Amino acid sequence: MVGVRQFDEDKVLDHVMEVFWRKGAGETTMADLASATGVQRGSLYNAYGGKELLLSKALGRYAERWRDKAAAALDDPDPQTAMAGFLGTHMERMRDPINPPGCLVTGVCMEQSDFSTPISAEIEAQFNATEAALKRYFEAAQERGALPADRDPRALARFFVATTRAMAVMHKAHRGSLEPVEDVAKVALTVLGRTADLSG
Amino acid sequence: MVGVRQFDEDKVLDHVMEVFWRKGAGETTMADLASATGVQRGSLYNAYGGKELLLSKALGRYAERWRDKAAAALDDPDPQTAMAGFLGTHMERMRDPINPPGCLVTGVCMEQSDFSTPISAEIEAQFNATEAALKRYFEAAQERGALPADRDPRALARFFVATTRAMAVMHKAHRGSLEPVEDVAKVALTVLGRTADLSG
DNA sequence: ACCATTCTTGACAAGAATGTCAAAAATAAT
DNA sequence: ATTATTTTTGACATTCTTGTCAAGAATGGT
Repeated sequence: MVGVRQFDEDKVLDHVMEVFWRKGAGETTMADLASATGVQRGSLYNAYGGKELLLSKALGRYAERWRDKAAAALDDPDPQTAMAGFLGTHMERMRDPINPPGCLVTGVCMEQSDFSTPISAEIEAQFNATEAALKRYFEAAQERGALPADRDPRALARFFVATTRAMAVMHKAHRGSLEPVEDVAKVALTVLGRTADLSG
Repeated sequence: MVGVRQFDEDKVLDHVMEVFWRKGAGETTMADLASATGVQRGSLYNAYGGKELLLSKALGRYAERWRDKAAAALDDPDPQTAMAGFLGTHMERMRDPINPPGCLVTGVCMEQSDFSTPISAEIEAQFNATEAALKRYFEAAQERGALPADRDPRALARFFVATTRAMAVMHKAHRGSLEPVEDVAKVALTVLGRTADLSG
């Protein structure tokens, strides 16, 4: 490298992610990102190319940040425990006051009106990946006998994906309060039988 | 009236609602509204005062449009049937290809970053009204013996409110497809016991 | 010490959106 | 028909945002 970048790309992306998350993608301007990161507008254009690409990177970073923890929850053989852990991952994110209310991906998803953009594709890919992972889990659980054969693995997968989205909306709608979100998670877990517990 | 309004306020509001719904409140400009309604920008300012008030009116109209049907579903004494009807109201809205995917209120809610605006208050009021109605329903059902005493009426109410939001997100995320939304509703109803049916 | 390369900075032009206003048009009441 | 009142229209100034660029600063290699 000859002329070397003056800022820490990881830290910049964290700030960028935070702003998109808190203000929404549409309302966020390059000036917002510049002042949040301390990097001049021109430098952001030079380094990333613009808002669209910046948002794309932020979405990737957001996913990567919780993917592993959510996946770890699916190691538990008991569906109820696994789903409690899965939803718990999202609870954990919402409990941390550093994070804005809601969910970046859900927020951006609801803002989209043109489904033909790279952003829209990225969102859809993230949703599908989670749904597929849950579906595989439920299918395996059925083979193992841990889940009744008459349950629909895909429908259950969709339901729990949807539940995380619902929790995000509730979190935002209730301005960051956790009790309503906990209620939703608690009741949602009862679809697998009636002894739900969200530890944490 | 002396100088008389040249446009049908109801039709204009319908168009306004549709644009906010489809494009999102943030992305919608007065120019968009002008071209969608056929009313000039200046006239819209004169008649409504601006985007904020226009959005407020659109939210009111949106709520009023499905409030009665949703309330009617709560006349059924059987919780499972009542909730199937309640969620069915939202399915009905999504099934109508005239309507944009998602849900206006949920969309606007997810766009908010400042919780001190009239819009934010209106959203919260709508959420709370629905939650309260469902809570009253479940409490009455318990007294009637139609719902086990160990269920939490408020948590159930929140869960079903959240489920409608989840359905809206899924509808949008899947670009208007209905199957994923139906799966979510179907599974959600099993929290009340396992014989869900969404007629419609 | 110098050079080539890359990043940074501040400024610029172009375009979009907002909110306002005066003049023109339209209408009900007299 | 005239008048008083309201809406409609097109234009305007203002502000915000974007994207680009040339000049300056910084750095690793020679």
